[in-house]
Amino acid sequence: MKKKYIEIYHTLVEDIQKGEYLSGETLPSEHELSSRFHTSRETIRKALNLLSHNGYIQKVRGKGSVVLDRDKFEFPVSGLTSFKELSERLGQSFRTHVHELTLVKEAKICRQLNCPAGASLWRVIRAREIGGERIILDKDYIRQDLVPELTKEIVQHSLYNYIENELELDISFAKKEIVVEPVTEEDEVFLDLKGHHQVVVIRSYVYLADTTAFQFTESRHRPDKFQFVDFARRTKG
Amino acid sequence: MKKKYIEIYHTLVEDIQKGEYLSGETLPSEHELSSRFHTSRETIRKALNLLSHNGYIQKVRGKGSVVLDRDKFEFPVSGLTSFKELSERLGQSFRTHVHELTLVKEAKICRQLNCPAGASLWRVIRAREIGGERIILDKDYIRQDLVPELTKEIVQHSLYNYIENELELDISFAKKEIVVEPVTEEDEVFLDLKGHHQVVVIRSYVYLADTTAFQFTESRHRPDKFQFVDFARRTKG
DNA sequence: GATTATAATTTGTATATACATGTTTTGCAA
DNA sequence: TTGCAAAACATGTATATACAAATTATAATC
Repeated sequence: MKKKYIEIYHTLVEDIQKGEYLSGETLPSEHELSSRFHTSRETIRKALNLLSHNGYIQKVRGKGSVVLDRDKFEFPVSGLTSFKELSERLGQSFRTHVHELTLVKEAKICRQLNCPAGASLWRVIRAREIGGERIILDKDYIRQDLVPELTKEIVQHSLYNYIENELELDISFAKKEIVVEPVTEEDEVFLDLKGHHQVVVIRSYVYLADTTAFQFTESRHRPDKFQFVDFARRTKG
Repeated sequence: MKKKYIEIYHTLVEDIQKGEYLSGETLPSEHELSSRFHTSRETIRKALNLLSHNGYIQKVRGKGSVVLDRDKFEFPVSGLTSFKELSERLGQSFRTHVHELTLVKEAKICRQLNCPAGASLWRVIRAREIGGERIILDKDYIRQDLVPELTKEIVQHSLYNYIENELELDISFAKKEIVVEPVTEEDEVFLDLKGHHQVVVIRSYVYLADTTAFQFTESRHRPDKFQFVDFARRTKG
C-alpha cells in the first residue's frame, strides 16, 4: 500500500520549503485539500497532524492551518539524525576516524539492552572531524545477534544507512539523555579539546519497531561546538 | 465537550503508572478497549496514539500495544515542564529568588516575538535554589500586552500556573535550543558556580495556540546539575 | 457608518464500515 | 510429533457521516 497521508505530508512539506506557503499564512482548508488530493478529509487530517507534530504548522480551530516559521531551528540534532545527515546539512567538510571496531562482552550494557549477559556486542569508536577539528567522539555498542557483520567501510561511511537500508532493520524510537561531564583520557586522545575540561555527553538507547533494544550510543561533544535544537509541543490534559 | 480520547489517555497512563500493565506486556486490544470504554475503535486509537507519542507504548502491527519501560527517563526537563513541576518531581527542597521584575523595551527581542518594536516586555530574573545551592538562573521576557499584571508573588510561586489557569492563555508549543556558554558576570552574582566557568543555556521561544509568540526564556544551568532527558520517535517516510 | 445578528467557513470529536497487513493460534495431514 | 496451511486476531489505512465549536464573512438594523 502507498500510504496516501504520508505522500500528502511530504508534498506539503516540500511546498512549504519551496516557499509556496509562507509563515503566517494558512494552508488551503481541509475540505479543499481533500478535493485537490482526491481523498477524504480524514486522510488529509492525518497528513496535517504529521505537519503539526513536526512543527511545520499550527492548527487553529475555525481559522485554518497556520504555517510556522522554521527558520529559527534549522539545526536538528533532534530526532535521531545521524552524524552524516548532520554534517551534510552544515555544508562543512567532515571526516570520520574509526579508532575501534571490535566484538566485546559487557554484561552491564547487555542488561540495559535486554539481551543475554554473555551476548557479543560490537563496540565502535569513532572521532568526528568537522572543519578540520575532531570535535565529536561517538562510542556505539550494537547487538551482534541483530547486526552479524560490520566492516570499517560501513562504520566509516554510514552505520545507520547500512542498518536501515541493507539490513532493513526498522529503527523506531530512542531514549536519550544530555549531560555535561569532565573529559576522560579517551577524550584527550581522540579529540581536539582546545583546553576544554568538560564535554557534552548524549547517551541514547535505540529501539526497533518491535521494541527490541538494539543499540547504546554515547556521543561526546566539545562544548563550544555543541547545539541541540528542538520543537516541543505541550501535551494537553 | 468532554474529549473522550483524552480521558481514556489519562486513565491508561494512570493504569500504567500504577503498574497495572508492566513493561513488555501488551495493553488489551483496541477492540477490547473500545467495548470496555463503551466507545468506538477510532476513539481508542486516538488515545493510544497519544500514549505512543509520549513514550508509554509502542504499537506493533498484528501484535498489540507493548508497554515501554519509562524508568530510565523519569526526569523530563523535556516538553515544557516548568521549574516548579521539576523540583517537585525531584522531591528536593527548592527556593526561588526573584532578582528583577521590571518593564523593559528591547527591540531585538520584540522583533523575534513578532510584536511592535516599542512594546513593553516584562523582564523577570529568578535564581533557582535546589538543595541549598543556586544552580539555575532563569531570565524571562514576556509580552505585557498579553500579561498586563505581574507581581513578585506570582513569579515566585508559579508563573506558568498564573498564565495558564488565571489568565487562561493557551500555551501550545516552543522552539528551544541548548548550548554551552561561558559564564557571565550575572551568573557569577546570582549562582553558586563552585568554580565552573561554563553554563548550559536553554533558550526557548514559547507560543500560544493561536501562534502568537508570547515569551522568550533563557534558562542558565550549572553544568554538573544539568540533565535533559528525551523520548524521540523517528519520523518515517 | 457602526453595531449586531445571522450565515458560511473551518477545524475538532465521535462513530461506522471495509479491507489490508502482520502475528498468533488452531487444526489438519504427513 | 512435526510441519504447514488455514483461521482467528491485532493493528494500519481509507472512506463516509453527523454534529460541535471557533472564526470569518455577510446581511440587516439602527
